[in-house]
Amino acid sequence: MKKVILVDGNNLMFRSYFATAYSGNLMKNSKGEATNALYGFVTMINKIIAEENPSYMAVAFDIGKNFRHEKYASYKAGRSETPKDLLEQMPKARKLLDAMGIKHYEVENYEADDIIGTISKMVLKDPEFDATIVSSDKDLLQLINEEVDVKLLKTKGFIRYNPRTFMSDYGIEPIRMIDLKALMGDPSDNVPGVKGIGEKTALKLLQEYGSLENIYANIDSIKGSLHDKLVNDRESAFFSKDICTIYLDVPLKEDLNSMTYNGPTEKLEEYFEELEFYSLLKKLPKKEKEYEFTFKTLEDLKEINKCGPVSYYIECDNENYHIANILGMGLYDGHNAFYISKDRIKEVLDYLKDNQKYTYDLKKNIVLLNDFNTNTIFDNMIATYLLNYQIKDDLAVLMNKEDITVPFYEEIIKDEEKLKIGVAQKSKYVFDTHDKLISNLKLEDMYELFENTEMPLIPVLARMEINGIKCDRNVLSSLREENNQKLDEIAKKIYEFTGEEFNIASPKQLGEVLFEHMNLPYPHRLIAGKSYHTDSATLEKLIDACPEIEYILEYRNLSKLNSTYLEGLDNFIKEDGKIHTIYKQALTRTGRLSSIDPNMQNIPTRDENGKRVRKAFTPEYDLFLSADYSQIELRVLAHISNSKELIEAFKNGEDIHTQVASDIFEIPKEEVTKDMRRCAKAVIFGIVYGISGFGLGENLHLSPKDAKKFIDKYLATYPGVKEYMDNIVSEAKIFGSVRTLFNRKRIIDELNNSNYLIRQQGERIALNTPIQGTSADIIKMAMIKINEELEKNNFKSKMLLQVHDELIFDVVKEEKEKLEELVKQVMENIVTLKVPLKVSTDFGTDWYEAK
DNA sequence: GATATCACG
DNA sequence: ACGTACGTGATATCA
Repeated sequence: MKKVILVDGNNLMFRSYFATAYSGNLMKNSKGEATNALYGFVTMINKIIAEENPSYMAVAFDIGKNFRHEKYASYKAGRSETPKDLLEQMPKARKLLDAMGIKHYEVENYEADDIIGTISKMVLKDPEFDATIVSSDKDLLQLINEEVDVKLLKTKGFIRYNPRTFMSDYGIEPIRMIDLKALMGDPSDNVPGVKGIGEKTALKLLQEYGSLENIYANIDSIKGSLHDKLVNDRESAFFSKDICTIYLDVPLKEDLNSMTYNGPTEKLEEYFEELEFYSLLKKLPKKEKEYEFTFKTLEDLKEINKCGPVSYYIECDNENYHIANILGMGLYDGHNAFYISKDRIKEVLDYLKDNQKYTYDLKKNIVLLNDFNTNTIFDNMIATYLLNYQIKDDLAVLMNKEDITVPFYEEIIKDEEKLKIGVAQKSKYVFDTHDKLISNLKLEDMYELFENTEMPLIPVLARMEINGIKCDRNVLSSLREENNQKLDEIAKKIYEFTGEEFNIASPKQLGEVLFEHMNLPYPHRLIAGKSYHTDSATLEKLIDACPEIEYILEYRNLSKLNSTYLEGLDNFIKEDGKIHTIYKQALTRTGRLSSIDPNMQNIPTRDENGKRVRKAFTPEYDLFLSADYSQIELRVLAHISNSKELIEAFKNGEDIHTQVASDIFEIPKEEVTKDMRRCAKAVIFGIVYGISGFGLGENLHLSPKDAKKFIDKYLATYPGVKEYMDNIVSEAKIFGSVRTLFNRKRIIDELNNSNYLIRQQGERIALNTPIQGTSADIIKMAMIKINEELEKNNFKSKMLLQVHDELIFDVVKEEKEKLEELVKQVMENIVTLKVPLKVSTDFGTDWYEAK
C-alpha cells in the first residue's frame, strides 16, 4: 500500500507565524526579513516526515481569491488582513519545499482545501493508495473516509481521526462536518450558520436527523425557539453548507504517482544559509564544506610583524574554561594570519609582550593562560555587548551572520584543520572589527564605560574566578543526609493524604492528583490544553481547603535544596576544595553580571533552613567580610527621578520603608506597624518594576483595587517618581532605547511590537533598566577601585564574590578593620548621588555567619 | 529541547 | 476584554 501525506501549507504557515509572533520579537535574518513562519514551517514539515516517513507527499497552498469570493461577496469578509510579515514569507515557503524535495500545488481560483480534497478523491479511487491529511483546520475532517484519515494538529501534539474515531468523538459521520458548520457557522470565515445554534445543539440535531436536509424535511417535529431559529435562518444554513463544502474536482494535472518524496535536494543547505537557519543547517546530513582562508602555521617568530597592535584568539576544549585545555591559537598582525600550536603560545605572547593586543573574551584567555599581563586592550565581546549586538559564546555565530564563512565550535573541536583555519580567521576578524567598534562606542557615548569600567573589570573578575571559594563537602553531605530522611517521611505523608503514590516532582502528575483525583478547587482559570499550575503561590491558596498541602510545599523546598545546592554545588568542587564560578560579563540586558557553573548569586538566604547551605562556604584565611549596599536601587531611583520627596525621605529616614509607610498611611513614624511597613516595601519594589494593581495585589494578598490605591497614594506622595516614570517611557519610545547614568544603552525592541502586552512589557523594561543598570554600573566601578586599593596597599585579603549589590571578601584577621573601612569607604563614595549611598558590613567565620 | 518550578538580587 | 513586577541560572520532567 502506498501512502501519500497531504499537507495544508497555508494552515501550517499561519500556525507557525502566530505561534511565535506573540511571544516577542519576530525572528528575522540579518537583512531584516521575517523568517519566523518559515522556521516553524520547516520544523513542522520535518516533524511530519519523521513521524510518517512518507514516500509520497504533497503540500497545497491558497492563491489569491477563489470561486467562493465570486460566488459570495461576504466570504471571509471582516477577516483581518494577513500580516505583511507573513505574506512576504509565503513565496519562500514554496521555494523551501522545492529545496526540500516536496511537491506543492496551488491552483488559481481554488483553496488549499479544495486541492487536498481533489487529491483525496483520487486516493479513494485508487486502490493502491492511502492518504493522511495534516492540518489544524477542522474543515478538512469532512474528507475522512476509509482510505483517508486526518492528523489534526493541536497546540500540543495531534489527534488522528479515521471514520471510527471521528464517529466516537462527534457521534456523526465525517461528511456531516459540513452540515455541522452549516448550523453553527464559523465567525473566522464569516460563515453565518444559524443564529443561536452552537456546537452542542448542532451535534444533537445531526445525531437525530442525520443531515441538514433531513432536519428541514422534519422541521415540524422540532419545537420551540429552536424551530424558530432554524426557520429564520434556513437560507443562511444552506448557503453556509455550500460555502463549507470542499470542492473535489479541481483541475489538477498531476497524478498520485508524481507526488513522490525522496528526501531533500542539494539546494536546501544553501537556502537554509540564506535564511540563516543555522540550527536546522546543523541537523542536515553533513556535506563537507570548504573553508577558504589563507593563513600560515607559524614557524619562525620573525615572520610576525611586530610594528603595531596584534590580535589573538584561543580555542579550548570545554565551555567551562576553568577545566578546559587549550587547543591552539590564531594570531593576526595586521598583515598575515597565523596558526600557533598550543606549545608555542607562551613563547609567541612573550615575544609580543610589548605589543598592544585585541581579543575576544579576554577573561577566558586570562584564565586559560593564567596570565594577567597579556597587554590586551580590546575585547571584541565586551564592545559588541555594549553596542547591543546579539552575541553568542561562539564568535563564529556572529561572523557567519556577517557572511564570513567560518567553522562553528562543534566542528573545530573534532577537526584539527578546521581548528587552525577557525582560530586564524577569528583573530583576523577581531582585528578587522576593532576600529569600527571603537568608533561606534564613541559615537554612542559608551567609550568611557568601555574603557574605564568594563575593560578594567575583566582582570578583577578573573582574579575572583581563579581564586575561587572554599566549599566543605562534609557540610553539604550531612545536610543532604538530614534532608533525605525528612523527604522520605514527607513523601509517605503525601501519599497517605492523597491516597496514591505518584511522582511529586512531576507538576503534571501532581496537578492531576490534586485537581482531578482529589477535586480540590483550582484557583485559576482553566485553559484548555494547558496543564494545571502547581507552583507554590497556587498551592498556598489551597491550604485552607487542605492543610496537608504544606507537606508538598515542604517536599518541594527540600528537594530543591538537595538537587540544586547540596548535590549541585558538590559537583563543582575542584581538587583544590574550591568552587570556581564563571561571571558572564556580556550577557544581561541591564549590565548586571551573571554567574554560572555554578551560579553563586542564588545561594539560599531568605529561607532559614536553606540558608544553612552557606555554612559550607568557609574562608581560606580567617573571616568573611560581606559588604552590601542598602537599597541601592531605590537610592538610584531617588537620584535619577530627582524626586524631592524621595531624596528628602532618604536624607531623614533611618529606615526608608518605615518612612514611606508613614507617608502613604499619613501617620507618624512611631505608629507604623510591621504590616504597614511590609506593605510599603512591596509598593516601593513594585514601583521599580513597573507595577500594576493586579501584580501588587497578588503579592500582598489584596484585591487589585486596594493595591491600586496604595500605588496611587505613593505616586501622589512622591510626584517626582511619577514624573520619572512618565518621562522615561516617552523618552524610550522616541529613541527606542534607554540609558543608565553612566550611558550604558539598552535597545528596547519590545516598544515597537505589534502585541500590546509586549509593548507594555517594553515600558516596564524602560522604567526598570536605568535603575537596575545604574546600580550595576556603580558596583562595577567600586570593584575596580577596591581591587586597585588592595593591590596598591599590599592587602593579602581578597575579593571573592559579587552578588549584584553585595561583595564578599576573604579576610586576614590583621587586616579586618582596615579592609572594612576601605571597602565601605570606596563603595559609598565611588559616585556622588543626590542621596548618600549606604553600605552595611558584617564578618563571619563562614558565609552563613557573615550577614 | 521546551516547560515548570524555584533559588537569588 | 485582555493579562498583569525587573533581572538572572539550575534542575526535573516529558514530549
